[in-house]
Amino acid sequence: MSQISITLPDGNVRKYAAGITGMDIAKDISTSLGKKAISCSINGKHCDLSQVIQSDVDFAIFTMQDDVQALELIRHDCAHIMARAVQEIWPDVQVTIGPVIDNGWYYDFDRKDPFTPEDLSTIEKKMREIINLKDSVRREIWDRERAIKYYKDNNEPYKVELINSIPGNEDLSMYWHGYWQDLCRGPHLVHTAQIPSDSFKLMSVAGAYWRGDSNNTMLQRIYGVAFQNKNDLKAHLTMLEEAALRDHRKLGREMDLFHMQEEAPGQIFWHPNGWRIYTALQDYMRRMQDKNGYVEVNTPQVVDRKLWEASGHWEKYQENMFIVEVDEDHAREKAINALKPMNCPCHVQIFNQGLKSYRDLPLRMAEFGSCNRYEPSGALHGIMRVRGFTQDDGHIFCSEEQIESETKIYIDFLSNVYKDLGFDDFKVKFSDRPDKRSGSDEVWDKAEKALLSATRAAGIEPELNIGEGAFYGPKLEFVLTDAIGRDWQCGTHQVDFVLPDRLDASYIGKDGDKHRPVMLHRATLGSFERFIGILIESHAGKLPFWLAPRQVVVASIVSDANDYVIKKVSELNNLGIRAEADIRNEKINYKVREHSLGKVPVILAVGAREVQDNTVTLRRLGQKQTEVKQFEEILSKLSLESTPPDLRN
RNA sequence: GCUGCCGUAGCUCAGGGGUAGAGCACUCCCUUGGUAAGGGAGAGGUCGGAAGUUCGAAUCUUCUCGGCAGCACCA
Repeated sequence: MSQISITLPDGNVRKYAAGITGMDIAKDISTSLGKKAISCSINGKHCDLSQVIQSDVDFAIFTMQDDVQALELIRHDCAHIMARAVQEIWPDVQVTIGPVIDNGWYYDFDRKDPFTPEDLSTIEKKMREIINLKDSVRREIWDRERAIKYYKDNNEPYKVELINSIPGNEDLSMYWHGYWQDLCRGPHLVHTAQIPSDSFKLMSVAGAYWRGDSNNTMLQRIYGVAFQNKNDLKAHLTMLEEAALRDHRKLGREMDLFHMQEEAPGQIFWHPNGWRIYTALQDYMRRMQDKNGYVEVNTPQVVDRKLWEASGHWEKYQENMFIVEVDEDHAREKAINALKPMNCPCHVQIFNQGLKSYRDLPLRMAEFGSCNRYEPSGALHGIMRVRGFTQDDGHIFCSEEQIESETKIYIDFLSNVYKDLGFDDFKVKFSDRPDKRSGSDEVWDKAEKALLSATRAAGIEPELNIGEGAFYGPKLEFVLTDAIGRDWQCGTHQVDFVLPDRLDASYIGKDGDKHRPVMLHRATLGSFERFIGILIESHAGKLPFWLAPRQVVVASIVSDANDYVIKKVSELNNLGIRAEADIRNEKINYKVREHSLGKVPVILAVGAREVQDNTVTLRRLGQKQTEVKQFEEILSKLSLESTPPDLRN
């Protein structure tokens, strides 16, 4: 038998007979390592310890101390154990897939009756029993026919379908957890008891379509979370509880920012406090766009179907549009209009007024465009996903040669805005052609290439998002995260060769001929509504001073100070500071508590002494200590703080 | 849109086939009090909506609207 060299991470080389397994090596290194080992790496690939090694390799052993590998295995094995538990309790349930996800795993089942919360505890209990059996995990390679026959015999049609969709004639790996087995790539733990039985929890059940396709059966998905130890699980659950406190829907109510009601699902009633945030943000964006060479426009809400037919929206986007039929007495036919779901076709109409020259390009056109989209009911989510919203929309009409420089300029612009708003880090995704699209493949090739290379030129390597582009062009998505880690697309930048063509936009080039401009669709915040939702959650309601709806409350301690309070509030207001008086007949403790809960960043308390000395006692949100200051000093200080970031210095 | 769960006073929530209950908020009175709830009194829901079962429904059934989680869809 031939000798092979096993190179360990520290550079040591050990010689073994070919055909040795990872576990053999672990045990050979030390008995304790043999016990602690959970998996290994063979030439950088994460493998089972049972993996047989036939040639020289780089090799490493993983234990529970290796976070990345340990968590992956724990979660993956949990998925299998859960599926086994479910089938032990309900033998007629069919299993499908069960991957590892952030913090845990899920497994999709086909079962007639819904899983109840009580079922989840039953399953958890059964899982612990299985873990305690300390069943070893075994890997077997099966050929396709055997696997298909096995699953057919066991009445598992989903698995058969899965196998049939695995390309090529590659062999399939089967993993056995005791007597129970599942088709799986692996790797897995050595035995079930390596899962810490007190560090996982089944979280929820929800419907999920088989293979993610809404034409397919809806399965039942059980989500679980799992960690290396009890404390990590506890920390995760605590984090979730704290995240719930930052939910913009909860804070929106508590801070009296907005409300929504049945009569207008997916639309927002902005209260005075919320509208202050909105307008402060809009004022900021308007200044930023002005400074960056945009011209601001405004376009109609209700537009005849003819324009939507021309733009392609009628064909590709109709199910998302609010259709308005107008049946006027004298009209020969019913007029069919739609509320605009996007601003782009209207912007082209403005571009098309009068002849444009290459000298007019790039033309950066912006609109705080109010849009309405009939979003599926299940998609609505607080103010983050609504049916009526306003985009900080813009379209850059330019030549093909200008795509790259305009993209670069825009990415810089967006980065500055995000930075000003406290988001230094954001994800960038590149979405290419969707199935449902306008324009030829040739045009799409050109658009995708242009956008991607421009993005790279701006120093960004985006994540790829296959098939997620808009129907008229590929897009760059700038993604921010909410309190519980859900991703939301906010900014976007899209290259479009299709719409200018469909709507016959043109400019006269240097050569005197007509040319098609390219349109770059771009939105920075995305929608004010969604962005404000993200802002609220990321700050837990404690918005930066310049965005806080109520920046200052001046509160009297004794009623003799009321006149002074009112006078000071008006002096603050005169400097543009959003200040309110609280001269209610309540104790200062009560007022402090209430305005603290209301997330007011500064409370100025005024009693007899302050009136006497023309001072105020300042208390900042979240701080216990107070400081007595001359009012003039406070005035200039707060005036500075209330200055938006683009107006400082 | 799909699956599941939920819908009781402004808010958070209890109750549950015989015509609703708590805390906070609100109103009034007393209190003028120094930095996260001072005290007292009072008013306020017909239980998301519709239909049905029943002598009787907020409580059971069906439909419908809305919300939540996930899926699908997407700023």
